[in-house]
Amino acid sequence: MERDTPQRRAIREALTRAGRPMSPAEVLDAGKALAAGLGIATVYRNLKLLTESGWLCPVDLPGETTRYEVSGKPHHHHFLCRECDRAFAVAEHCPGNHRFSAPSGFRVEAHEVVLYGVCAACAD
Amino acid sequence: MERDTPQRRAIREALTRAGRPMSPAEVLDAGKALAAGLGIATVYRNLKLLTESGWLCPVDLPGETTRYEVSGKPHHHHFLCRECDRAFAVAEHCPGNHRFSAPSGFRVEAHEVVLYGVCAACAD
DNA sequence: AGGCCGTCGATAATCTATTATCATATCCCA
DNA sequence: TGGGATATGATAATAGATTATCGACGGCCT
Repeated sequence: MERDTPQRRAIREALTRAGRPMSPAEVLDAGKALAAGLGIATVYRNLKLLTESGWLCPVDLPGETTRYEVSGKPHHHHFLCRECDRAFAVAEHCPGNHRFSAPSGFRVEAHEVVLYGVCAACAD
Repeated sequence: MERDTPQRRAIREALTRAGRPMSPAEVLDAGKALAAGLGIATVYRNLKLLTESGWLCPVDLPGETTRYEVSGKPHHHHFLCRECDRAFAVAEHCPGNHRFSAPSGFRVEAHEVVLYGVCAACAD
């Protein structure tokens, strides 16, 4: 059975507070503030468990290591800041699945949009 | 100075014929048919050289190793077949850069669209 | 044709991300 | 509260992709 540990709680809390996709290293950093001594192995273990349980969702961006975000959000895309390398969820203005077409014979089943630029915190 | 070798010719020919982004392993396979004994190190060396010279363009797709495609194409996106794991260039119907918006304070400078599905060859 | 030096192939080395190991600590039910 | 199954942290091991090494080969200028 699954236990309630300070480490697991810290990892969930870190991801919830951030409200954006985080890499294992980011989770470790943020989690350390909530559970001293937190180790990277524990982070990976719990990211895996939480993903399998459906609480987390993996987010792959081109050329980036897999990030994780809390599940349950409606359809959205992601924004990657070129300055701080943080990813953000972007819900606004999705052109919609049907707007993307491919050559005849190709069946489009899903799409992914990644925006690149500078986030609000880095833009000043 | 840069020499004209059968291997280098084979690698360029393979990428040109394919007309789609290829991974180093794919280039190796296709290149072997054009230059017997072609080695993976040579493929990496030439992909690097051809990229630096501008003849090739790296294509990163989420969770995939970097692919390379011949430069010079107009703005386009990519399609990844879930069956054969091949990538294709898709020029049709780009919603346009301005159609993607982000939260206030975020500056969008570029975007990437990846379509997932089944390609024509796998769809029968 | 000669010879320099870029290039090749095989493979060892490297690098980064992730997982396995294992002794120790601790959560939680009885 | 006792105790066993589960979790943790440090670190070794693994995995996959890419780069470095090195002796041999061979384009290409003279």
